[in-house]
Amino acid sequence: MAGPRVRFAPSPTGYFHVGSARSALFNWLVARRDPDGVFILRIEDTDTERNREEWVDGIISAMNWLGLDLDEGPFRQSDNYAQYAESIARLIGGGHLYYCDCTGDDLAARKGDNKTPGYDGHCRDRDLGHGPATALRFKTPREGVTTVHDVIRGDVEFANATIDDFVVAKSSGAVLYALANVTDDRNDRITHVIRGEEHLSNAPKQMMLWEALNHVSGGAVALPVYAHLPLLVNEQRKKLSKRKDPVATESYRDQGYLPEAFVNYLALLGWSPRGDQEIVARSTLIEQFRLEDVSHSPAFFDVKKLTHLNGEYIRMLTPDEFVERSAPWVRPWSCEWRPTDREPGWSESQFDGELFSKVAPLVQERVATFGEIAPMIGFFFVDPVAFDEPAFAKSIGNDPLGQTLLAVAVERFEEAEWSAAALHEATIEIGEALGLVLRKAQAPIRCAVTGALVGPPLFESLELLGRDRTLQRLREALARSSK
RNA sequence: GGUCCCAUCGUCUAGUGGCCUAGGACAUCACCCUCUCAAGGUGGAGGCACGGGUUCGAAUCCCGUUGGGACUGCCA
Repeated sequence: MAGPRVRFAPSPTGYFHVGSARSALFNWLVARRDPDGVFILRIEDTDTERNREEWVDGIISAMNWLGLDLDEGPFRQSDNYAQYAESIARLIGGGHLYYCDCTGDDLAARKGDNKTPGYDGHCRDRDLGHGPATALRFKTPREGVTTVHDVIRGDVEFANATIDDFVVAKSSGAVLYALANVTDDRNDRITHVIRGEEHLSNAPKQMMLWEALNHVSGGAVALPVYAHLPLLVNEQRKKLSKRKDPVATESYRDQGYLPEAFVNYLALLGWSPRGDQEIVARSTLIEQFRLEDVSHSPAFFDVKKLTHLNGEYIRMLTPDEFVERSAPWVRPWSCEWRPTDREPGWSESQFDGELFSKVAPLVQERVATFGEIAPMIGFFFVDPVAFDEPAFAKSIGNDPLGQTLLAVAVERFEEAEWSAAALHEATIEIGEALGLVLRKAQAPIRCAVTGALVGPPLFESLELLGRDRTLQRLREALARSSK
């Protein structure tokens, strides 16, 4: 028994959409679940107006990032024009196609108040030949019903009378999506067409074309089974839009989401693993995923939940893995790949790898994405420290108490044993002497040394920063305060 | 307008006629922990759109209503 042959067929007209990523994943899962499954990538680049080569690279690198490996391809439709020409020739021979010279204006004029959508069949029986401005239309059956067998939704019926004679090749000669897609699916012996729900209404047309192709090609190729995935929507419950919504998979990679977390989250959109555990390994996904279990209703792409999940994955990393994997955001100069438009805020000469390894465990449990690391630990590498002004004003400002506290801290820290525990103790005592609880006493010190009121644990940070740099910053803050 | 799809907490979902007093996760609230911020722990609030059937019994099946969405291109 041969395994399923599935394909992911994106068009390179923009960033890699998260909805596309999910389609790719679900296809991949179906292929991987069966030892004989085959996953194919086909770039649908017949629209030469809108395609750009960089988007093709984007698709491939994003899939690579997600770990969706290919069994065949990537194929490109732009390499298959001969096949499409053959499809067209055969379909013409079989009487399935006709030439049409109607312009958009013609159609609009004829339509008038008539609400009936689609092409009116004006040229269907005019028996036009090929001309300078003739498109090729498919002659759809006027009667009967086409039933789309959808694994997720069950049988969906379309009355053939409601399907108009759609264009298969432009007057320029360029083939269109419907024909190219079906020709390739049929030639590639695709068994499962898994894609977004927006394609459901294309399915009957494609089935008609497939059958027509069978009719004129001698050998019949079994129709594929369809699976239309629920749409990914935004808060307004509209299909995720390239213009308005954060849909670029690349941007999630740049922000420092882990591919395994991203894949896990994507899998949760329209599907769920058995049991109560949502964090599941890729192997579990492969094991449990079934198209039949995919839900029917649209899913909101919830960045908050994605982020939470990513935090969980980050915390599951070993400290070494954390250091290694965060490298593009921490020391991009040493990395082959680095996020675009994201600088850590320090230079190679300022950065101290050994220090970072020690600091890393302090931030690993406090960040949800790698992009959050740098702002949190910049004070370890950059002198003088960059102050968050409101924080400075609030904790130190011109307050005599704050100034006294810093002054005492300088004295105590000059003598203190330089360990987190000892500094902790010393700060408690400093606070007590001034009638301050630790919570209050640590704030000016934290601000003086780190520039902010929130950050990694203070005393561990001081220990790692070292006595000299700590004292220097306390003095600088003092000077700054009395100005 | 036409065709088609969809409908369980705010969100993602579990649920396939009795195990449902509807379970989990995110978000949210409270408390605990605590040097800040997180993380973690405990607890709370919160849902079967509505109306009819079918059935001893319905979140689950059927019909209708309402609501949302997709498509309706010589784009994919």
